[in-house]
Amino acid sequence: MTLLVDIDFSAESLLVARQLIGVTLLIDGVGGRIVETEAYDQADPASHTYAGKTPRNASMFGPPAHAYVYRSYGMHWCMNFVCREAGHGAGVLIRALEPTHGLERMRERRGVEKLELLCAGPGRLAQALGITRSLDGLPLDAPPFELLPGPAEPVELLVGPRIGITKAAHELWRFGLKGSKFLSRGFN
DNA sequence: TCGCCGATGTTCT
DNA sequence: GAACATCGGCGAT
Repeated sequence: MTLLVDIDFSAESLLVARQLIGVTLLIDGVGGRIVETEAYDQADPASHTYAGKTPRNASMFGPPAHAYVYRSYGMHWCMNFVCREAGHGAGVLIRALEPTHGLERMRERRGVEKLELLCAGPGRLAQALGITRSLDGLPLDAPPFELLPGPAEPVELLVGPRIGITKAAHELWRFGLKGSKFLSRGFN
């Protein structure tokens, strides 16, 4: 059992996105503390699931606490954690984390030395952790995944509009860890 | 430091 | 044929 986090993934994505900040995500022992997330839901025009189930987004309509991995702009991978009950098409995009485990492995994969650039952005994070379509649909409570709880005391959150979308661009569904140097971009 | 732009493949109209 | 939940390099400030 590697899902050691007290998070109810059957809750709505907005709630899960907030609770994931501060949680440690490892894949084959490589990763770090999640510092930035975004929430998506089927009722949300910016979501891949807005128009219904397709082969690409099928895992978003599957059971919660599973991974949804898709190709972005033809050359990057991005990962979501599926939320709510099966069939709801909701999830949380993992946008950035603070590297803590397997730093040299991440540097090899990224071809970058600077710690602040290893996992700052969904595409970079996926490259650093070796995330590809092979993880799409896999459960988060079994290897290669490992989720470890963050600090006991609540963390201070930043809130802002999601990045890189054109629809529902005003919704404040992006969350970050206040004071982190590892965000993909600043909050205003 | 900021902003523009091309790369590149899948999905959907 | 267009859009796209991105990134890195380039040139201008």
